[in-house]
Amino acid sequence: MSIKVAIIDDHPLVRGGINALLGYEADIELTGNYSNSNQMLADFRSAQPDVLLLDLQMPDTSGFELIPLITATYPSIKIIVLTSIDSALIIRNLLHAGAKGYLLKTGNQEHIAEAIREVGQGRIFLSEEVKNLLTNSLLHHKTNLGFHKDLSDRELQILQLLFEEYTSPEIAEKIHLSVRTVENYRLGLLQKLDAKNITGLIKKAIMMGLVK
Amino acid sequence: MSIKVAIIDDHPLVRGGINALLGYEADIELTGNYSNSNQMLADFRSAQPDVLLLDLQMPDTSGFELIPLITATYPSIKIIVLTSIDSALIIRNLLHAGAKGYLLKTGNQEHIAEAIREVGQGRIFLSEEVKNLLTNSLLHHKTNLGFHKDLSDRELQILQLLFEEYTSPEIAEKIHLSVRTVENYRLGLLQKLDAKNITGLIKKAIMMGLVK
DNA sequence: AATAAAAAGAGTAGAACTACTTATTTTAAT
DNA sequence: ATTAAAATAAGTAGTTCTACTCTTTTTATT
Repeated sequence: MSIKVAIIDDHPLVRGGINALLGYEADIELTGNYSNSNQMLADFRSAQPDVLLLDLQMPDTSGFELIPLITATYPSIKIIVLTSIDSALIIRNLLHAGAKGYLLKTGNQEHIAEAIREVGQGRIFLSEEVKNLLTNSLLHHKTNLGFHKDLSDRELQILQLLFEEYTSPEIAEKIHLSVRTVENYRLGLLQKLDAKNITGLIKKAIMMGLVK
Repeated sequence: MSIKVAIIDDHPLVRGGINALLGYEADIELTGNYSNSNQMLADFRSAQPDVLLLDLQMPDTSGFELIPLITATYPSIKIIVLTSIDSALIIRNLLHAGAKGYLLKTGNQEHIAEAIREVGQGRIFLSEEVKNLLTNSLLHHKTNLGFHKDLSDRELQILQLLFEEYTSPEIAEKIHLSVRTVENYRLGLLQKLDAKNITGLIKKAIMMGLVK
């Protein structure tokens, strides 16, 4: 009985590459190939894959939102995150959110099949690079509270507008709040995402796929 | 006589996807497969490809710097940019810098072979999506000076430090300049990259691969 | 019904950023 | 040798952001 694998990534080339890589594996069957989350969710009930290879950065939805959504509906599915984001913080958050594996697109791809088999059997799989990243981060930041709190809808909305280069007064006018309130949200975002200033906020928001 | 093609991209999956796609094309020969610019430059003299498929965002070098570098040494090589950046401004700058083709990773990949043949014969190839992007941007921004001036070393240095979340006073202290001078550079960067504020500056710097 | 979290708002104060203009010195290019 | 560009510095003025503390109202959750 072969393992059913689906992939979601907005780059056709990456999907093609995966296809080519897994074509030789007799015990792995590629049952789904999606470029966006709607497509995938519509097809999921019938396809029922065992393992999902998930890209984090996609135009419509971010993998961050997708993981809780998918695991809530299909608790038995195993998600392997396949992305180029190499932040220890983000990796930890994703594993916490329910991901069973993490592979870097920039790394060696020979272990994809191995990763699929491992998580298919209920284990966690991290590539060597990822393991190193995590251990290094543990060594360097002793007190690492880590896991970022979820952002509320309002916070996400304001983050998005900040990302679109609006100033606090502009945002206040746009969404009918007082400037002080917007500033408060802004400061809260700096704290929650552990950023020093707006620059750090934007960088993290991009990395975490919180903005479009 | 077949067209010799090389590809540089830091994602093995993308390289694999290209390989798979071009395997069926009898008149196209993949002669090089590089994950970073040093590797490529070392191999170029002997490999002598006709066409280079170039990813813009790579960890060590950015495609922006690479294009002038390559065309200066190998003027006959045709560069096709293959990336997910869909900014009209950036596309225009790259064509101006000497790129002969532009394809979006998020777009339909059926035309890669066609693009290679077209630029191989000295023509310019833009995918449909890219053409639409460019015409739309022409329609919307009437006075679009566009082409970004190159940044000086000092400007790049300060941009990098801004990206690393230093404030102007901190930068001034770090590189022994007056705060006012750093502020002047900062304002100049906003103008040159046509950004409204630091947020826009960071976004463009990332997109254009000006920071690490 | 009680507790917690989210949403909205505000005071004070200072730091940092943006805008526009001008000027000097050094370095590179025709 | 002349011109142009880059690097450096600064004035004035106004706007925006950051920091810390606090309050009220609404919405969920147990």
